[in-house]
Amino acid sequence: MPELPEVETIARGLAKRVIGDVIESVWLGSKPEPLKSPAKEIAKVLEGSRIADVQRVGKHIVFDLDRVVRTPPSAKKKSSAKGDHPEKAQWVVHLGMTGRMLVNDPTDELAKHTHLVATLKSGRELRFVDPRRLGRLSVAYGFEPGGKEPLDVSLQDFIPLFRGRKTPIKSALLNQKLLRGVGNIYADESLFRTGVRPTRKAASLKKDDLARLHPAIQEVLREAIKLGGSTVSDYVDSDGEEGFFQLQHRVYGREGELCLVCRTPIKRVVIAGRSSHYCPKCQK
DNA sequence: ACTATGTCCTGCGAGC
DNA sequence: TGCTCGCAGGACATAG
Repeated sequence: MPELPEVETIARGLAKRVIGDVIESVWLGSKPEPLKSPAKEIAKVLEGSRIADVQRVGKHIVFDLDRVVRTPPSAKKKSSAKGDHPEKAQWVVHLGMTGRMLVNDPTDELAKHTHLVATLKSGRELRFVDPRRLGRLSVAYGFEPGGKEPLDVSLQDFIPLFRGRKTPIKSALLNQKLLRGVGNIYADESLFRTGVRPTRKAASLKKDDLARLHPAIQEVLREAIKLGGSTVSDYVDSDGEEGFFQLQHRVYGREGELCLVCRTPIKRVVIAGRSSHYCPKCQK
């Protein structure tokens, strides 16, 4: 579901409401799929931790946690024991297609497919809900997923990402090891604004194509963030609010409808198993 | 090292 | 009304 603008919107909303709060207890559901780290470790690291920051990294939500690791009294006299010491840890959340991270009042009804509830000192709850269970929860100590941040990458660093790649440019844009955060909607929208067909081999794009693609991606992502992301079927932010960028989509989800520039019907093809939309006249 | 394909899940709407 | 089918914002494992 969520791509960079949606995750950014969620992370900003969460930051406003939970920074400084302390996770008092964690409830984990019985379904193991959403857990990338062992359940015991997630519960252990989260419980008692203070949320120092919430940030988006690619499509991940990263909670920076400050926690005090307590050494059991029995171990204190041993020479190897360090005693109580602060530790930096991160709670990393990937929402997959249908994941939601919500701030709730404890009296709010528990949604179906709730896999985690973190009770906060303030009395509120952080809830992770994910019907398809393609999302993932983990803890890390220095999270670094690789790939370049699309909003930060310079043109100089952007151009070589596609050198020698025979895969369609659409697939390359979805490859999180190259750029982290671009997904199906924003790949299609960026390529439309660039005038490049999604089926073109990545390596076939000339320097001037890439010099247009680079700002097009950033423009689309920035505009989408401004509008709170795209709600196609069920995306909502941490307050349960929908986004509005879907009203600005020029090709995504518009198969058979007329191109807003040239009135040619928008085409849909499947690339790497994903629906891809383009204008056959505007995109070469 | 790169690339194409299948798989993980549930829910929804279209079509019959 | 009820059924089946295809499709969905993502990422990985696997095989070539």
